[in-house]
Amino acid sequence: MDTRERERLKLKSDVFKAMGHPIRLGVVEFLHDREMCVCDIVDHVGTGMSNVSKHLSILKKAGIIADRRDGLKIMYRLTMPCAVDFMKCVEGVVLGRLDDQRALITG
Amino acid sequence: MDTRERERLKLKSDVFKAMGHPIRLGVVEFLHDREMCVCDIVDHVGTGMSNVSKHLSILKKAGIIADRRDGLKIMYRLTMPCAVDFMKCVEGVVLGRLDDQRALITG
DNA sequence: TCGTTAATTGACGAAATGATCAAAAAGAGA
DNA sequence: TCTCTTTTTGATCATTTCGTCAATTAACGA
Repeated sequence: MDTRERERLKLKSDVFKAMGHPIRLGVVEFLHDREMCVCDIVDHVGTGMSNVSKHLSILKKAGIIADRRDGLKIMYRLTMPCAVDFMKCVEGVVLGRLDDQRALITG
Repeated sequence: MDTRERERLKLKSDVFKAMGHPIRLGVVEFLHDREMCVCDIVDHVGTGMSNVSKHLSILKKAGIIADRRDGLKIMYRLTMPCAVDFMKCVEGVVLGRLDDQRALITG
């Protein structure tokens, strides 16, 4: 694994890292089919505006969402529709993990 | 977003989080079509054995890979083939991000 | 221009993560 | 049993991340 390969992996893993937080993943799901302002997102996730704003900037820097101004509001939208497809796959992984845990207990 | 929803998101985001590190993403790609022992993975990623072992345990706990013993060796395999499909989508995001950066410079 | 609304930024402390070293398991074979 | 090989685990420290507060920016209308 040379330097070039490591840089390539860094670029890609940043996308996963950005989605690797419950609030940020919640935002991605929330935006899957519509544009929303920061205030809507704050209402939805239920934490402080400044916290949400920082999570949004992480998603934006990763290229997962984009924004535009509309008067006083900033509207955010998903720029990565394929993320939603991948969720099905991730759900499968989560269910598999739960099965493993069940097996540990039931034997 | 109630407690139940937050727990659901936590379970899912853990999968992304596990892939959100260059070494771990490199392992996922390396295992995409074959089983490998820890020693092979160490050779491939080029860092210490104990470091690799800890990254493997994170991927395993997330349900992304699984292991089996074969004599002295522990063989790891991918349990999430859909991860490889999703890579294409992530590559698109990375390229989009690079375009944005280029636009910043060229104006 | 002033006040209001919407959002971002900076500073800070607590908590989590990552790399490295040494020590410990766990199986294979003499 | 003793030793070698392969891998995991524990301790430690530096770095990063996360959430909260206060301050700031930006646009709108009166």
